[in-house]
Amino acid sequence: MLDPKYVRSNPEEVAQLLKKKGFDFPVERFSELEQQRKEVQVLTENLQSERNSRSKQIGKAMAAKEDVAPLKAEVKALGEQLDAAKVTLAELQQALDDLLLGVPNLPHESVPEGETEDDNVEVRRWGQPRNFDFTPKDHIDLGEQHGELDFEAAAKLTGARFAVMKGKIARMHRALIQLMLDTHTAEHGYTEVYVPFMVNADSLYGTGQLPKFEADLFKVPFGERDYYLIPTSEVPVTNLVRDEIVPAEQMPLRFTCHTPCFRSEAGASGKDTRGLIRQHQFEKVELLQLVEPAKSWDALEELTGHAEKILQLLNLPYRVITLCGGDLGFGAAKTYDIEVWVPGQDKYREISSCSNMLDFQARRMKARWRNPETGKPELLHSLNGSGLAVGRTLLAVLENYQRADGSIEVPEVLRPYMGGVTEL
RNA sequence: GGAGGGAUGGCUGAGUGGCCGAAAGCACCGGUCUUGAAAACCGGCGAGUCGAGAGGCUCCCUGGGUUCGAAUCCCAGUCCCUCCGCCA
Repeated sequence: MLDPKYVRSNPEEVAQLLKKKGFDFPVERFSELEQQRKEVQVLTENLQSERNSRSKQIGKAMAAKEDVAPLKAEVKALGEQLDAAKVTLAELQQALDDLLLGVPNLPHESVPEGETEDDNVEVRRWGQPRNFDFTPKDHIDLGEQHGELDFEAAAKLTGARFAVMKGKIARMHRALIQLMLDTHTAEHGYTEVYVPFMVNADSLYGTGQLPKFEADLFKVPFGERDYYLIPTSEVPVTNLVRDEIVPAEQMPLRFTCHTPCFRSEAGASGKDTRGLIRQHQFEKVELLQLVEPAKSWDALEELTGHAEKILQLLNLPYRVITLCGGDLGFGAAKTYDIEVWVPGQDKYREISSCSNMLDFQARRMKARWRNPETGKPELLHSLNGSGLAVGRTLLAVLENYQRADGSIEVPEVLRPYMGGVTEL
């Protein structure tokens, strides 16, 4: 959520900045609600104050054994007025909250203008796409040839957009997870966490999936309420600091977390219907940082580098791009996507998305740290990035390391995790 | 699933209708003392919100209710703990 104070005093500026994201901020409606809210709030608080002081008078009068019946009647009438004012105030407050909860984060000034992914800006490339002296297969064909990647079986068990893996491919999938977690904990200073794969609605409000993007989630009825399958471990892990005040000496918090992720992929029916690219369920190792505000931009560069490191270890060619305003996610102020080379498609495909959310999520979830300079709790900044999406990493390894006969070399760095196996 | 206990500031914990946004301790900050530190002593110290300020308002798990007035009484719910049962 944006800072209501800031929005209140600079509604035009907010609208201007949000245009970059393709979001139309309703200045008129906001200002109108805000003005009403203020009026009613002043009225309500005055009534409240009046009632409080008169009630105290009653207490004193009773102690002095005076007749308090007329006073009581008077205050009772006051209370009825107050109740009415409270109801109106609550409605206005609710309307403002609803509006503000649906407003995306402001894009950073360094975010390029643009509406679609075509307007994203490449920042750097690493590695050279390999020259094949044969036509490279995609991972679907490779998986079928090996008999270890089975989408039809998954369709039988569940439905479209799920996968069954077996044997060495399943093991490589697991090996990738181990490599990622080990690298981030041992080399990059992250603490590994294990979290629930289902969360409550509060957590999803905190990170920004709710109230706007419920259609993208899998909902699980449970008793009187609903739980949701997590669309990314960003949700449970970031919410670890919801309603907390982190001591300065514990900052920055760095977490890495492996979980399955569940996405309904609403509205993606025509896209990437085959293969591991777009699934309802996939594994991801996430990188998460909670930092003091002054350091979040440095942290974004650093975190992106940590994700890149995995691709370097696997010797997979990639590029890093800056998302343009129109392609930027709801809560992000700036996002770097990392795209890995996919020979079967002859192009770079997203494998990681690293974002600085600034205080956008922190404000929603009241996540603060105690600033030693002021001694006061202040909102912290949250960042997250995939380090990496495991299914897509697997697919990239299979396709980039394939040989003419369809066998696949195991990248050197994975061999210790696969009992020394050198090829599939 | 059954029985009981609990939720109060950064932490521990007192508080059963008005003098309670809330005792006390710890932690923290400032000071006295000291060559320095510790100890001792003195003082300060919850959060949010409105306001230029004075100050006002809200917040004692959540939501309802009773009352002139609720941390305190009533109802519903959530979470935590203990015991029994069951269980990977």
